[in-house]
Amino acid sequence: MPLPSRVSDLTSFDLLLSVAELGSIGRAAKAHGMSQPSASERLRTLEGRVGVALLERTSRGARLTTAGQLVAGWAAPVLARALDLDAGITSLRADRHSQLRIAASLTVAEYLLPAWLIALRTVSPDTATVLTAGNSVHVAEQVLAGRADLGFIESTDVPAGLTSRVVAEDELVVVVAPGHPWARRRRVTAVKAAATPLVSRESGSGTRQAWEHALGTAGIGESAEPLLEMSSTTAIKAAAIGGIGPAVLSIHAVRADLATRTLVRVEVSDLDLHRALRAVWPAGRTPRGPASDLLTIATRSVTHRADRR
Amino acid sequence: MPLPSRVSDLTSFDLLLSVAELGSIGRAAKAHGMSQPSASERLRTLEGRVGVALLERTSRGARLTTAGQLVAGWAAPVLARALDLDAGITSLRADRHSQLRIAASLTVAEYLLPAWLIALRTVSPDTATVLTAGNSVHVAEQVLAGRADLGFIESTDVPAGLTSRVVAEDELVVVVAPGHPWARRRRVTAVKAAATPLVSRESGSGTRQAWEHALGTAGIGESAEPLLEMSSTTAIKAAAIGGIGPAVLSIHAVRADLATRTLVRVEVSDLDLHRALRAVWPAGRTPRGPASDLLTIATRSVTHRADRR
DNA sequence: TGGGCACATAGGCTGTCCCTATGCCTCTGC
DNA sequence: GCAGAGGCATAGGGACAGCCTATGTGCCCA
Repeated sequence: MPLPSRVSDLTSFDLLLSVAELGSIGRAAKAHGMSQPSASERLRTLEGRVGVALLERTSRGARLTTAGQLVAGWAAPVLARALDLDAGITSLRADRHSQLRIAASLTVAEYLLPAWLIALRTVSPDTATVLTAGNSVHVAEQVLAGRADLGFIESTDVPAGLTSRVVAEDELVVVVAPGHPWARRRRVTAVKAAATPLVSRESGSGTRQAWEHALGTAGIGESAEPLLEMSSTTAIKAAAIGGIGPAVLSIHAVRADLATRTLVRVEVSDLDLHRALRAVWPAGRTPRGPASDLLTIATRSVTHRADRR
Repeated sequence: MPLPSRVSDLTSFDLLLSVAELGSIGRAAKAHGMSQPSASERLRTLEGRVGVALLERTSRGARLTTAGQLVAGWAAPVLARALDLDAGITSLRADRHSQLRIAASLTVAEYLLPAWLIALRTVSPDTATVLTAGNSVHVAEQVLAGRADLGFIESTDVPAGLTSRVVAEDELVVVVAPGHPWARRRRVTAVKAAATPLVSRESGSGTRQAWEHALGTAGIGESAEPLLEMSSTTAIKAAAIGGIGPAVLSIHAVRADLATRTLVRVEVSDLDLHRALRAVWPAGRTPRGPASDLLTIATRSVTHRADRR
């Protein structure tokens, strides 16, 4: 399912938002470092692609039409996610000496870090960060060896020599398409869930291990072979949405789909699928500078969630 | 704040996700209707922009590296929002005869319709839709005149001649930046909120009217002049995040910001800021065909939310 | 050891995008 | 009433990115 080409170039939409904010095409052009005619033409071709007028041009500037407001409203989340993506990419680049080295588990790196990094950038804009992702053991190694200033892990037991603080919570959830039989009751027993073939990550992944560990803790030694093993979260979601079968994923991965009811959550009785996500650093070496800032930002999220529940 | 060019072209990221799903560059290329060398080069330049290897190339296909999984994970939400945007744009095009004509208030059109339209497309892929956005009076007119098959409004009183059903709920919320004094208490009185200059939409907008109406109902006749009037939701959020002052917006507009604590919600005592969002159609003319499908999809969301609270 | 599969490289072309220069319109101030 | 400034549109030309076909290279397997 390739992306429609109409929306594949974000620059024009970004320009549209700038026009909305600044009130004129010329000022928007300047804000984007391009000439006014270029911006004018881009917006014109954008209108051509959309098929309706987005701007009301006057001799004193330009305003959005109603359609323009809608398009701008739809484009804003795309650009916001794109900023997250950019923040993540920036942190992956290892080509410059960084002031802040982060090691994180995949769940934290994928779902929480981009927003933290953007927040960090507003606090200390000049901090360059480098992110290394791996499982909890790998993260602990990096931090203990001094190759990372701050680590984020998702295991319940903190490795020796590290001090930790809970910054967020993860939870595995079972989800099905709205038309699936389980979607009606919204609850299954742990035994039944274990006996049902699920769509899941490949064996050895953190998610898969956590699922099997939770079943083991509940006294269920054996579980059914997966219905389908896929290596990307997106592919698993697509399979579940397509009705292939129930899937098990991190709640962070399906939050948006639950909100729009693209997927439905199914509670699993008698099964504890929660995991604390912790920041870790060498014992006795309290984080300072940017690492301290990031820790503060990350900690904000947990106090927030605690308040709201 | 222009978008970094690194992330402005979504095609390459879409291609990366296809590689993750299909397991080879060649198959991903075919899925996107391009030649294998083109895809190969695109991915290579993408890796260059990111700065690290994203793919592990073997003679039997290609797999994502750890960094590749991260980038794919960050890119997926961008593409999902882009699909929403595309669905919205498609519904704005009036160039083909449509089977389903929708009239909707700005709030519904901006925050709820894209997801509904995507869901509708999976139910009946051949349904073409045309969307007209306007205020509640305008929507009612369209539906009554037979120029729209289904309408969505946000007023409490249903215009004569129309049957309605509640499909979702809107709520105005006051938000501030995390550093703002109000962020600590998370609660202000209605009198104090009314007396404080806020960042808001321009006079005459639905949001502004609803805010003033709620104050009036609470017996507060007069409110302070706005601190700043802006014409786009995004601009208002940017102002609030920047610490200019408290802003009042639809909860749908700030949901993501509340989740990441970019903004903090402040409850306003003794003020009812809820509004039901209703679907409307001509009395006695029960929606059929695609209109009925859309109504079903829209109604799903309200039962869902009711369950979760 | 050859064939098939998958990715990489080479060369050439097309199209897009951007820039500078200029024109037209409107509003404003004298 | 007129001149100037601000804002958008148009014209023309040049640079670069992206795509395609054809071909090369490495690996696996029969």
